[in-house]
Amino acid sequence: MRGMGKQPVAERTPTRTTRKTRTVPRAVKGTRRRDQEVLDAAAKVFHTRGYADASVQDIADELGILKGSLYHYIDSKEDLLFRLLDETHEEVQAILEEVAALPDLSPLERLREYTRRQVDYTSRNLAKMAIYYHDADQLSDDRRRELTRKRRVHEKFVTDLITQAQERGEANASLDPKVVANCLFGSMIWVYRWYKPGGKLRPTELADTCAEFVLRGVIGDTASSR
Amino acid sequence: MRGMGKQPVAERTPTRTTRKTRTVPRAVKGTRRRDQEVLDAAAKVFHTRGYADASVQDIADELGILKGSLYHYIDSKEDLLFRLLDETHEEVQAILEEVAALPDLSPLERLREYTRRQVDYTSRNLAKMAIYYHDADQLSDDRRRELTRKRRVHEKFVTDLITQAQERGEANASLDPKVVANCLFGSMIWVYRWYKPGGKLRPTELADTCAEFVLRGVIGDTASSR
Amino acid sequence: MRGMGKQPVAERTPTRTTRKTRTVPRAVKGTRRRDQEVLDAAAKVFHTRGYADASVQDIADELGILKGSLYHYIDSKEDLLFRLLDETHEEVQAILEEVAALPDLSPLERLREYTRRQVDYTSRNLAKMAIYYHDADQLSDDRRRELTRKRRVHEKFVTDLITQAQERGEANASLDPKVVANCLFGSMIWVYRWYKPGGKLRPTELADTCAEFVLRGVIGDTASSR
Amino acid sequence: MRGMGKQPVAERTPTRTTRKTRTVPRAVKGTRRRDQEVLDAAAKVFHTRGYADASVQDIADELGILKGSLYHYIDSKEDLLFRLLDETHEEVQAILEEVAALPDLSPLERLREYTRRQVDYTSRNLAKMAIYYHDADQLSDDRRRELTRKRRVHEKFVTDLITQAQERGEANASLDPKVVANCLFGSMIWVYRWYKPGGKLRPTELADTCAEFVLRGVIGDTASSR
DNA sequence: TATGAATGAGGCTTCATTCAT
DNA sequence: TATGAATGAAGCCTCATTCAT
Repeated sequence: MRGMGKQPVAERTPTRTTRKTRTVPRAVKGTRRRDQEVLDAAAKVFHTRGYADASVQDIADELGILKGSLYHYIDSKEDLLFRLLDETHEEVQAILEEVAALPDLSPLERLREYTRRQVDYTSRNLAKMAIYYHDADQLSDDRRRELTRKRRVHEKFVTDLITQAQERGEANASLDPKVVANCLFGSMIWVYRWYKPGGKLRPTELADTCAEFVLRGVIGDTASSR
Repeated sequence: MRGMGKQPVAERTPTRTTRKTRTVPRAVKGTRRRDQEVLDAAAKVFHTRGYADASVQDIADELGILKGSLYHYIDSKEDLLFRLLDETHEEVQAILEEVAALPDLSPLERLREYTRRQVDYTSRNLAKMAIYYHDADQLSDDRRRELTRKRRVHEKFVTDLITQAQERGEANASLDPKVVANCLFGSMIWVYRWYKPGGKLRPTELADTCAEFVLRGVIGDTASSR
Repeated sequence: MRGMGKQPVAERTPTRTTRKTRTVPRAVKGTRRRDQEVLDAAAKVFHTRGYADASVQDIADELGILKGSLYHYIDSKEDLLFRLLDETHEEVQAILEEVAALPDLSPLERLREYTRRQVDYTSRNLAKMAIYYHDADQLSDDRRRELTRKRRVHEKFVTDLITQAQERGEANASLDPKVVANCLFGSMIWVYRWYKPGGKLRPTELADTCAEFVLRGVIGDTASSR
Repeated sequence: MRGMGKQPVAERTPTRTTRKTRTVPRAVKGTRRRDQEVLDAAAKVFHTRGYADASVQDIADELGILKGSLYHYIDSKEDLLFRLLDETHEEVQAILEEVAALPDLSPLERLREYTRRQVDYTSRNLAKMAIYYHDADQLSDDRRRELTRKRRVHEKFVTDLITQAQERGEANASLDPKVVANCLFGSMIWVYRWYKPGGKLRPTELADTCAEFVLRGVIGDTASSR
């Protein structure tokens, strides 16, 4: 953002300068809709080409406007990435909070529910999740660090549940909870790399199977070890 | 070779056959010492910054030579990526073949061994594996397709073993083998994203735990399904 | 547009349709004013330094813009060459067609008229013709082949007229029409190599003399052959 | 020639440093032969790709040696061009001198002989002549100017003969001798652009026809002038 | 808001040339 | 002589961003 003072960022609550009709402010909804179109176009393009390889021109093309015009909606390319990742994070975070709020679940049942919902979300939001996991490290240092910090909440959430299950004797306590958590994340997240929507496999079944898989992994079994 | 102590010259006969000949693309086996240094430097840089974001300059800097000089060893930046991915694939493929050749193993035991060795390899070759899984889609179309085709062998290997285990009654047959295989891959591959070498967690333990995790996932358990 | 007075804006509707769209190569007719300036600058530079030796920087300098800005108007350096050659070919082709359409001319008279007009055109468009004859072989293979194919029309046109004149007994039939045609072309084309505009020799006289010269050559004379 | 003192140029009379057998100096002939091979390779490459587009690597490839090794025979790429052009000029000049020395020829007969021999030479030395006429302007300023000056001798030779023929009443004096000379050169030189050796058309016939053509052009004819 | 021309930095690649062995 | 690694300059092109209209 060369030679450009940090402007009052208009992202979510857009400052609008009335021009033609000074008396009739246009519905904020219109602006918000356009903003969302921009994000969606960016998600599609970043997913297809990768953030680093995608150009601002690509996104403008996707929207059917000119590159210069796009800068009415964004501050910079990285700003777009940030907003996308932020939006995704919010939604993923919401899932965690919903699951955390469910009453009367055992740690394992809560883990199953968490995995199920995350996989379901991922399989319905492939582009966004692909960017979330593939391109987050291209944020500016500050923002990247912050996002990493926010993600830790998920790690802690899962690791804690595993630990609790082990303490309750419901899971094999000989397995390192952190490693197990990462295995769980791997199975859960990897979906964005191989799932193709539109086929026979429905998001719900996929979510069930993945949850089943990781749950068995978490539980472990001394008997099975050879 | 600016600022780089002359290293013990010995290893092999330094006969180098020209690569940059207009007509001969990438022939002649026998990658020599310097070639390997170049590959290593590239692996490091691509891992750190991502292929798309890394510049040829970065790699030259890493080697302590000028950008232009690097082109003695490579045809293009993408050529470097390809060679890296190719090398990695060979090694990963070798693991599969070793495991396939082990005598007298049940499908599940073979899966455990495959996972164990892959995780072990990954945790000892983080940079290369990170590039292998993160940047392969930035190859030229032809090369990307070929690599994708080669990777399918692994999918088939794992899926077949899962199917066999299910047929033998050693694994829960109600789970879709393809989904299960991808869950396995997820846990196994994801290691490149979170494992930090040099800590307490040794590659061997990690490999054991991951293998244990995915094996339990593959086996599944009707009783456990809620 | 550094150091370049704002020129009288009028001419045409400055509607410019993007050219640099990733998908639309070089569509949309209606080269506008600035496009023509670019072509003219390129013609000047290519003529002066030769296509291979000229740099994009040279052309940008000629226009008073930055190198990068030039790419608003062109796709590549070779694209510029192509457009220049294409434009030239169109104009040269138009001459052929005009001459072919003239009614009631004998083959020889038609040849004279063709030569006269081509020489006249050449002497008034030295830069373009120099590029046309000097640098066409630096086009990409496809484009070069197409241009070569188009040029053949001229060869056939001239050779046919020569043959007709010979059949009518108006030209010495003992001379190979193809060789004669090439001699004619040589005299006619070579003008771009030696004619200096601004001197005493006017394009019209030059054209007359050249036409006279080649016509006598075509006619030949048995008596004169030693 | 960066940071390299002008060395005693060894082109024609090669300074040799005896190395192995101090007593038996190798035949100078061997060195000369190698020099000629280098020139020939350069001629081939420059003809095929054009001087500006050809690389030193191309020439080394053609010779089957490495680029670095080539610099044992040349001072620079431009040096190669110069030697080639110089050699060509010598040979072309020799033709002029031979023709000038022929006794008892009328101006027209001398012109015919000059043209005939030049065309014959051109058709047998296409590569060298193509470079001579196509790439001479890429010499360094000094050398280019000198070559241009040398070429003027030919212009004067031909123009003088034309003038003499006109004064004798053997050629149409209403045509500007300089223009006529250039027409003659055009037909004569153009051969390098269209003649394909190995076909039916033999150099001798070609030379005869071209000479016939230009002679008729030089003679002109009042009757024919419309 | 939209346009599109212009910027300027940076990226990939080529290449003539040098030089130690 | 031959090699081949290295240099350093230059060339083509892309692209995020700005800005006047």
